Amino acid sequence: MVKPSRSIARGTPTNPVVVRILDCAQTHFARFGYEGARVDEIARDAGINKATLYYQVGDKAALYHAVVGPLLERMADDVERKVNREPTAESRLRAYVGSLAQLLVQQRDLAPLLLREAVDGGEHLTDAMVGNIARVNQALRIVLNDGISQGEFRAVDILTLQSLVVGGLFFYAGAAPLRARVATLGSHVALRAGSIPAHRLVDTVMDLVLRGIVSTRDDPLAGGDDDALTIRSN
Amino acid sequence: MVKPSRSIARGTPTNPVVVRILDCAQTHFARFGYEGARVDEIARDAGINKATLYYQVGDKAALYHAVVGPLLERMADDVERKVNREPTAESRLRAYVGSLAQLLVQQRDLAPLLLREAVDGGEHLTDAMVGNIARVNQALRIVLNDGISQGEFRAVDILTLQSLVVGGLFFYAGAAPLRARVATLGSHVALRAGSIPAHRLVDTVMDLVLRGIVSTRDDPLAGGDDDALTIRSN
DNA sequence: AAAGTTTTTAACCATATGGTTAAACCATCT
DNA sequence: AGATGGTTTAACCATATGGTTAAAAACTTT
Repeated sequence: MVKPSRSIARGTPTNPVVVRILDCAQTHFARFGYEGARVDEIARDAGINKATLYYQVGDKAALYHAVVGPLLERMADDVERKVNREPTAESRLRAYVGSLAQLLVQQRDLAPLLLREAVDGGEHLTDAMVGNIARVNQALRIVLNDGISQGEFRAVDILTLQSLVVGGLFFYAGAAPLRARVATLGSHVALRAGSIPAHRLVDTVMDLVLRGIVSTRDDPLAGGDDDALTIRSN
Repeated sequence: MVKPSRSIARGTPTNPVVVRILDCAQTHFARFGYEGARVDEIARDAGINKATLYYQVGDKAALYHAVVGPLLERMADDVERKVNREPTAESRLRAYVGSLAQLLVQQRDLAPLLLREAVDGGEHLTDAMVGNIARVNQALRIVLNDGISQGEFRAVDILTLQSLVVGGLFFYAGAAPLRARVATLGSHVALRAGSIPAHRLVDTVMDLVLRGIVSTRDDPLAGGDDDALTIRSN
């Protein structure tokens, strides 16, 4: 028997054909979304026959999973690892923002892919993938809660702050296409379109957020009591 | 002659059939995106025949335009009006955040619709619609720039701050579906899913942002020199 | 080289989907 | 009532799209 291939579902695929397929698929899913991406075009871009794609990877859902799954796993691993090795709430927060920003810059497809899923409610994700998103989410929540209960941060609304940080980062990285479009309108006001300088982004975000949340003497005493995050269905 | 109908393209449609169509279309476009929305389903939900939809509104693109166009126009008008009647940079910023937040809460479809377009690069929008987005964008930029050049705000990176505020608000409102999905994972950590309390959101965001940007004595002198927003293609 | 196995491909299929048409329907006017 | 013209609808159409198949090609093993 030759390589048992049938790659997918296990760690990083080595089969060059599969690698090429996943590469192209990632681009297409990020640019056009799950519904908008065309299997035929992905195959064409990868320079192979569509049947080969189905043989090597599987159907559209499997293809999407093979693309997004590893991205999310890496994201969750990266964030957790980098956050957990930091001692203080502030350094942990910086690690969080830094690791996310770095990922978003390295993997320019991540922001569009995840912004789409955010709006779609993770419609095309498995529970395991949603779980990885939850890990990233949880990491930030823990950092903030710890920072608050230790008095290092003020008692701010966690969900709002989470949205600001995460939404801000992802929007910064993911809304580049719209900014580019706006720029074409030829308004005299120019917008920086692409090219994300990672560390500068991190510095600015951290600068803003820290000033926003770091405790000062005249702030109300922080307590870990704001943990009562309720679920209100619909 | 009877009602000349052929509604669309002019101000608010009165024809009840058209109103129902646009209502359902808005829901579908927000939930499934332009590609994901099905014209047949929109017609079915509106309780009419698909041909009626085409007769009254036009094709899928026209339908989308009829839904999104007025939303964007109202958004731009609202924001500009409320911002412009305020005197100080801080009150103008609050007016900006407040008007956006209020809109996002009143029109729950706005956040998903715009987040999708942000990632899609406004692919399905006319130049006029993109122009309205640009107005909203410009409003914030002017407020921040004015605040900076008048020394009321620190000289922070405008684009980053814009992304934080706008991305944060839209993500807060638009990522509810994903939060709902995460909540189904039954992790012991609960997430507030729906129900957006508008004024509380505004207060929290303003609280955070103001602390982040308001000038204090020991800040570097603010100057309007950071206006050099460059366009870097790609 | 022959047999066996994996991989690739052209052609094909079923269905979904955006869009159209011709006829029926309905209100208004004469 | 009949003519007129806007409105709705069932049926239809063309095409795109995800997915399959059977055979050819390529590679391994003996």
